[in-house]
Amino acid sequence: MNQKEKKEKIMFAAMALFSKKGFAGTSMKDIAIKAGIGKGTTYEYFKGKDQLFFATFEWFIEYSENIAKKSISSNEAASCEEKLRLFSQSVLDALKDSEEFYPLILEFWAASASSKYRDKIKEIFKMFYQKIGRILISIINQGIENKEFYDQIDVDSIVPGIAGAWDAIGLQAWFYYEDNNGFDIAKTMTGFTDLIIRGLKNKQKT
Amino acid sequence: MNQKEKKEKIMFAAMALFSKKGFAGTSMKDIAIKAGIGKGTTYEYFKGKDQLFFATFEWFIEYSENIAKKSISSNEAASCEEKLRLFSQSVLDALKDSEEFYPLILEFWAASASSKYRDKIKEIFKMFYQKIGRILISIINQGIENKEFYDQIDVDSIVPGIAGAWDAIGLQAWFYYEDNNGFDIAKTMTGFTDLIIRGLKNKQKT
Amino acid sequence: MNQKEKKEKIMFAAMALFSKKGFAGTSMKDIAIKAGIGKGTTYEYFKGKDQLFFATFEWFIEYSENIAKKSISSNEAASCEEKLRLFSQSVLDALKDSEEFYPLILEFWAASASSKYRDKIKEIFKMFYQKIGRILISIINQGIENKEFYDQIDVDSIVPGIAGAWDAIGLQAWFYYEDNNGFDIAKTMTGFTDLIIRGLKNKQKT
Amino acid sequence: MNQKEKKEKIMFAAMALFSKKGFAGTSMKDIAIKAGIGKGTTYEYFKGKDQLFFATFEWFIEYSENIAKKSISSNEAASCEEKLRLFSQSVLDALKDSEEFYPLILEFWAASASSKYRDKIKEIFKMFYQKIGRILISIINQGIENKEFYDQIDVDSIVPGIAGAWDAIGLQAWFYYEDNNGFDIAKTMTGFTDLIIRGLKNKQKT
DNA sequence: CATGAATGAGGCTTCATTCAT
DNA sequence: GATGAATGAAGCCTCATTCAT
Repeated sequence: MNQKEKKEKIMFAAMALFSKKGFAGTSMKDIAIKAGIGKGTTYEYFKGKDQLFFATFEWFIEYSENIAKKSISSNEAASCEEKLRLFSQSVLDALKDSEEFYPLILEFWAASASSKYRDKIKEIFKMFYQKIGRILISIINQGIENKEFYDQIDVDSIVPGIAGAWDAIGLQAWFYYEDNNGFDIAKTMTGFTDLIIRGLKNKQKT
Repeated sequence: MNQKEKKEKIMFAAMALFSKKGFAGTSMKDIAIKAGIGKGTTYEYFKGKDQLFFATFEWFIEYSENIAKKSISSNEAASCEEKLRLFSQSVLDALKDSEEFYPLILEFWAASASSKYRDKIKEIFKMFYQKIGRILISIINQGIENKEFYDQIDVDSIVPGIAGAWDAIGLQAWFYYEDNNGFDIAKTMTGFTDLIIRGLKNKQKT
Repeated sequence: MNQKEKKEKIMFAAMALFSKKGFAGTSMKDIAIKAGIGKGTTYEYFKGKDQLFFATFEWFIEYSENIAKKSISSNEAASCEEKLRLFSQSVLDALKDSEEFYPLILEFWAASASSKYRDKIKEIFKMFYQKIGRILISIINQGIENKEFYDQIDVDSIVPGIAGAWDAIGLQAWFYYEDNNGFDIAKTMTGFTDLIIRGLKNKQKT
Repeated sequence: MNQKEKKEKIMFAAMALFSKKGFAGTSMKDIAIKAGIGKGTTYEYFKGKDQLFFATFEWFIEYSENIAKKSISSNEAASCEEKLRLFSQSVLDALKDSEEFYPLILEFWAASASSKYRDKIKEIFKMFYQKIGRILISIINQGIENKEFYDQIDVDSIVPGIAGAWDAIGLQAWFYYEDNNGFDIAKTMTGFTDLIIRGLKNKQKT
């Protein structure tokens, strides 16, 4: 196993534990055991627990951005409506893929308020939401230009709500995570996206 | 100061600190100092740190429910559209009122995954979102009945997104807290609500 | 309830708890609750926990001495052998009477080594064993004088063993307390006393 | 120093302190200082204070059993009387060897009533006294068989008294520990053993 | 490089005692 | 006298981090 692989191994061990037991509830010993290495070795790869946590955060942000990027680049949709639906679908897929890691996001959010790295984390989250926002804005603007969408929409003001709703649907799904069929995340995502699109589209008589 | 007042004093001290430094980052000593009492006194009112945290959570949920209830009961709006706007406005007011305590919510969310009380917290959050959801559902259904709103809307599926978006707008505002003018929460709430209402309403030519 | 009665009520509550949970394991609050009084009231009657404990010790010593005295004074036995048997029987009766309080003696013994009052306690125990010893010595000497007992016995050297054995039989019975029929304390006391008397008596062919 | 030696070092430090200041009066910090290690290190070897105490108890029982065993195995005495004398002598030697640790036994006795491990401790004490008892029984029975001892002795009933008296002589010696010449433990042990043997032996005219 | 034994700062909690009512 | 709310000293224990091997 090379350096980079070992570093990732530690990071994934940390992520699994932070997700399950929270940052404060996870000990460096737990992480070392889960990663199958010695307790001291972790410190060869990460300066300390805080930094390790921050590294998992950075990894997560990069991962999330990649999903967004991939979703857009592979998005050969004919209409902007379709583009939005496909984007929403990617978010849904990502959420479902990593449902058990969802608590990690909650840890990151909480860390944005109180961790040693709070300022950095807040900054990165801001940038992340801006990126997502810019993608949405560009799709909606394109929709306005080609008359799919209503031209009096205040585009800048609506995107935080849309992107945020996706997060929040994930959160509520998490609350139901151990209830089978307690929460139909797919239906909720789709229903919400339908509503948004209906709000965006130019009206025709119905 | 009577028993109840003192208990609340401790709780508010705890809330301020949990919000600023997180649950793990706050010591019982800090709380006692902030509350202006002796270290041991806290334990006369709360069994321990965990229970104190859970008490702040319960307080917060009750407080939030009261805001929602008050918003509805004083809501003499003519139309359902208006009702939704007023509800959204109440959420906005509440968010702005307690912006500095917003991180507490992040702590609660994180605690839903890893705290000692995780199951109870998840359960309470579920119930809370259900209550908010039911209010929204009743408004929207009423709107459908009186032909304000489109009757093909899948009401159940959209409410988690709407309520969630409000939370998430608060979250993003939090990321910008400390940046003056970095995020116009009022404009964002309004813009998003406009979009939702446009999505809900029966169409007329525009 | 007058002063003295209240003081005793507190003391008996303390004794019951010290016996069951040990000195260190008993809190002043426990004692107050058991005695049915307020926590502060205890301090009106006893200076502190240590002193309260010492008071129970003094009470116990006085109680034990009274048993010994009564046993002797009512002891109208014809022979010294009989006197010893009756004394042993009194010890047995006392042990059985207060079997559940036996752990208190263990606490007193332990306190003779490490309590704040260790020197006083040791001193009082010494005096107590000396009193018991003197009673035994006087019986045995009388037996020697009247030729019941062997005249080459080193009386001073044997009494600590005899009195101690009685204690130790109580201790072993305590280890079996809760096992029904695990230890027949009466039979053991009697058997041992028989042996001692056989050791003391002038020999006749058997 | 290897693992086992270090563990023992901690245990002996604990024993010295438990003996001097009692279990409750000894802090983990005291123990660490006495053992010449860091406060946290103790917990690498023992799970907590209770377990450390229990470990000292187990050590003490094993140590005592070894003394008893050794005493028996090296006991090439011609007669059973001699065997008893040698056994009693071993007990005496052990008592004198560890006179300053005697209070530890008092702590163990007290712990048999109120410690976290009370049931285990009682059980182990029972077994210990049974072992000692069986040794005494076998010697006495042998003495009866070879006509040294009187055949109407109720062997089972007398051994708790004999073994217990030895303990109790140690206890009384402890009360005098610090008085020079206050208590001649050797003379007392010998005198008591003489009495017992006189009680056991088949009588001849004296 | 890897390890895990050692460390001690720091946290939570208990509880004997005080004192205002 | 009687009370029990308030206190803070003191204890047990955890765990991030270091460092000798």
